Amino acid sequence: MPRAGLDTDAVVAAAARLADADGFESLTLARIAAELGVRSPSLYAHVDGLDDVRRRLGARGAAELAETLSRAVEGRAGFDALHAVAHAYRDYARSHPGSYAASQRSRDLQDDPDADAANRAAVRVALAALRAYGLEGADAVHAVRMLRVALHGFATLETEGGFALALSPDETFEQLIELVDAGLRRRLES
Amino acid sequence: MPRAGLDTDAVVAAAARLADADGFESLTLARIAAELGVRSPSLYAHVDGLDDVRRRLGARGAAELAETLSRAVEGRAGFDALHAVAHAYRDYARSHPGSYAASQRSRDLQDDPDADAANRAAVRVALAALRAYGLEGADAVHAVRMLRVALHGFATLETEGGFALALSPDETFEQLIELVDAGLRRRLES
DNA sequence: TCACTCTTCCTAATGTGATTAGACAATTGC
DNA sequence: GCAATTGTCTAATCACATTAGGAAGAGTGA
Repeated sequence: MPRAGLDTDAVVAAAARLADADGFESLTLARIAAELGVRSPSLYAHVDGLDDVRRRLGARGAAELAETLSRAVEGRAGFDALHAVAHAYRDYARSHPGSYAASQRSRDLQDDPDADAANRAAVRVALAALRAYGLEGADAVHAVRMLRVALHGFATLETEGGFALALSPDETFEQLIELVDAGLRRRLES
Repeated sequence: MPRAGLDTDAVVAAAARLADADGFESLTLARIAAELGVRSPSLYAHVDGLDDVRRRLGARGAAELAETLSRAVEGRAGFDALHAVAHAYRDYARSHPGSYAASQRSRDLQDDPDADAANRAAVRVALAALRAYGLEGADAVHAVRMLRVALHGFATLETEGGFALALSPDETFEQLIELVDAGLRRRLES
């Protein structure tokens, strides 16, 4: 019985590979175990069942996303920062669809301190990216929410095949960024 | 063996009740059968398995949503129409979360003619609602996409518990509608 | 090196749910 | 009333999650 040398991270990393390749919904302990060359019950030495894997995958995805956004916004401000954050968000969701889907399952993640920290970091980055729009207090939070709504809406529709093919999603995305920019700028100018 | 008097619609209606009450993901044939007072295999006389139920539920949800949007926009134009469509969309997603989730599973629905027709109807309604913004050709379609992105993003985040509680989602939603309005109006005025 | 302990992995078993096959009763059409 | 059809059932299989309990690898201290 040679040991496989697994640990929790290896299990979650395998889960991420499978979820990103085949979709979050097709993630099963049986498939993770097969990917790692062990039997399903062996995974219970490292994780606490499928729900735990999903939670850890979501927290990992949220942390990766926050880190990606943080790097994207470094040294930028105003429309430039908004544009960079938006593209970083979309790129993460496209390149890691399973991890992204897991990171957005708020109900599963609501008591996870790692996911919490990552989400707070992401909000901080978004606030920073929007700083030049001069929003204060509650309005700044509403603005972050609206940005998140736009990016999450676009990412899920794109990832899950919601756009009919005829028209370029790239162009829609650029227009979406400009729409958010114009919408946030409105008050600044009025 | 008294007959239960089921048909396809009764099965899908039961599925809608369960999905709207307990979430799309918790929908199982076993639970639908229990709800209807029969054993799971009996459902196969009316539907073609769980995937078929999900598809039918999605098509039904898409049709209900399109109908709701259509009624909301009747007799309205400009911001008034946008506002009405947005609220109708949000209300449908909140009051029928399971049906709404099913209606947005594009992969499952892509070959379903009923869902197709409903989605085309919804696009037609959205184009009508935005007519006053004076968008032509591809830009009109991009605008419909952006509106859908905003509404779908908001609906999923709200429905799945994505908003931290501190700040009113209602206010975020009103600001979102105004942001879309301002973003679409921009070109009109420039 | 050896014994002890902890950990990791295994097999076996249980439970839930989807699905298929085949029996049989209720209904329908004549 | 009778035959055909239809709706429902039981029994069985399969996939997956999960638990229980056993055995072997790996580290530790003598």
